Amino acid sequence: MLSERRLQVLRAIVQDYVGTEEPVGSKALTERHSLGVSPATVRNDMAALEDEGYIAQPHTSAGRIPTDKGYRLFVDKLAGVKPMTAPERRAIQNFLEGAVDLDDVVARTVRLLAQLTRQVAVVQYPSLTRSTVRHVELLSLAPARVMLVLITDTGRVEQRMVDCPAPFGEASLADLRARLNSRVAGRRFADVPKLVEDLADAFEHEDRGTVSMVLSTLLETLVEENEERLMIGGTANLTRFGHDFPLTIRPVLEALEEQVVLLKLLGEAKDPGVTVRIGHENAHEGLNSTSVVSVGYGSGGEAVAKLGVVGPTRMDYPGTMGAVRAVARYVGQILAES
Amino acid sequence: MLSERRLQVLRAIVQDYVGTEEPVGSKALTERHSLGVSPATVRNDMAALEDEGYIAQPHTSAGRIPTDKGYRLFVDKLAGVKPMTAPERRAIQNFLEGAVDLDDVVARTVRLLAQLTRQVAVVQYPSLTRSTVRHVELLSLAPARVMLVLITDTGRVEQRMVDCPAPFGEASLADLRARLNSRVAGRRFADVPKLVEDLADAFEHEDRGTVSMVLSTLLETLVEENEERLMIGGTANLTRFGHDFPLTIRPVLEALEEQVVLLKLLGEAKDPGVTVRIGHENAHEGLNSTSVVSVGYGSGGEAVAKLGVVGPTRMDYPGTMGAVRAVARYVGQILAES
DNA sequence: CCTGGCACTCTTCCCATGCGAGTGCCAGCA
DNA sequence: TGCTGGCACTCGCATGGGAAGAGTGCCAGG
Repeated sequence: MLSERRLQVLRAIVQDYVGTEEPVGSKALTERHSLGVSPATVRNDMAALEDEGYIAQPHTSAGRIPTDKGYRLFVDKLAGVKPMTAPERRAIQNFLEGAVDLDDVVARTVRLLAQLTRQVAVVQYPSLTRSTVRHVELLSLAPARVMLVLITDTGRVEQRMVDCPAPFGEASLADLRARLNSRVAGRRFADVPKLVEDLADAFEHEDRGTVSMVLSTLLETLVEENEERLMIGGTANLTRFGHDFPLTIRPVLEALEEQVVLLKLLGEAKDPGVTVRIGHENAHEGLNSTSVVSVGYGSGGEAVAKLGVVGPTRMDYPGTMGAVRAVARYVGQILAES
Repeated sequence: MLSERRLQVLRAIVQDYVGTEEPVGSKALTERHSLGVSPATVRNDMAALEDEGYIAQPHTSAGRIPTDKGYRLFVDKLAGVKPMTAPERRAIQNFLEGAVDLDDVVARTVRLLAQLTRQVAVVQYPSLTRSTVRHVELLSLAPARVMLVLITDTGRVEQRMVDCPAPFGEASLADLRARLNSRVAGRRFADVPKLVEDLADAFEHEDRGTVSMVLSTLLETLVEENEERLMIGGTANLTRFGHDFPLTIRPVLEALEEQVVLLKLLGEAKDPGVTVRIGHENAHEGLNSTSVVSVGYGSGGEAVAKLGVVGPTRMDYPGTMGAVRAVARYVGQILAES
């Protein structure tokens, strides 16, 4: 077990390294932090920390930098979440309140997160599968063509075209619309399949084909995985990454373009609070030198989607976690109001 | 006026520089292109081209590289548009045909463009202002709450919430829906304001407040500028830019995040064909070392939006222009079919 | 267990040097 | 008049040798 002072040394190393971006030596440490011991003692502690794998030195005669394991310990034990200041909170709220629709909420959230953390922000659209149905609308665009519009409680709208096997009268359409809504409005998406399974039985024989086609389109829309969209912003912040650009930045940009990768990344975080994945803890290779700070957000008590930031492992974890948490909280509020 | 051979020399310089990314000298030129003259002669030509401002040398004793003006001449006079090969065209078509909705069409187009050109792709969503109304739907979500859904001929769907000043019955709603659609369905957005201006007169006095509120929301939706959305992809290709990364790439990433900037950029291109803006021809400073190749696309004969790529001024113009043109053409087809 | 001191190891910076690529100019030739 | 070969010249860039500096590890003493 590491002594209290050694933990303090580790904390100091992380803080200094995050600040200066340069390997930190024993002398500098004692000067900038009042540890009450001499550099020599710190050196011993550092040697111990290195043996345990918490820090490493890039070259023999350079200072130390934290390893992924070191950051992990720092995040878990040595640092809390730095709360936003009151003015910051007000700014967040003001900025988000100006949004006019869901797209705008997400866009603003991305900008905000990127600005606050000076990192790359990723915001997932509220997921369909975890939200509830507000309304289902059916429009007859042609005798045998129906448009299905699905509206969710988070304000999201999905539409699909349905080509009917037979002409479908306005009366039948109104009937179906009414029956459909009375069954599914306000219900969770997950429950919809069961709620509508016998709906076709209520219709005349010649309409059943169309009805079941509409229903299956609806179910398709509900499960469609590609609807797990997300928005990214602040990629310009990647340029602050390091000095050896091409190699560092390229795989990250590539990973960010793969929405699948990002969704998996966000999805992995099961924790109810803020989740931090550091360096190699990220499954995707391109993100091995980055950390991902993410958290769920939602309109009610429950999380309907995730948001987070991607940055260098050398990041200000307490501050970033605070910003991410605060933004998630306010986005949730905004969604609940609208 | 430049002699024929000098133009050939310029063309050769551009081609070689684009290929090798290195300043090209007189000897290399005569070896790789059969100009039929000696290096010394080429040197004279180069001196002349430099005097005219078409090429420049980074340092005194290095080869020449084309200037923006040189690229401009190359694009305008010396090179055509390189058509896609048949297999390439098939690949484009296949890839785009798999799209399920508008979002997917745009997303696929971005990926495709980025892959084909190995540059950053930008695709604007079909603009509202230039398209026509397919259908307007009104849903009563609560006694005094109406949702307005607007569906365009390009498959785009916009929705807005309307809080009514007074409760609004289902009958009135159906009436308004019918009247509204009979007037605006199939019409161009630009014409809508005039078509609906006296619509409120047809209603009972107590409903007029709500009707005019619905109408003004509709008009707002039509003009709302922020709806000129766009999608970006292939930013990882920026890493192929040059060797002096941070300085080059940063402003570009920043510019790409500013949707306003990009929209302006695409909007400036008035040409019916492929437009190329080279280096300093771009108003935005961050894009002074990039070229933008863009073109309009649309479902019918008319362009409803733009798409294009952003890359280094040192790019394969004929190939890029060919790819951009081909993709625009096929996207237009896909939109027309759906 | 902490501290000061000391020798050692690397990296980095700087400068001088040499090389090579490419140019500009000139005199000769068609 | 325009092309060609030759030649001297200019620079940028890579190479190598110090010298400096930062930081470490270890040891003996408090």
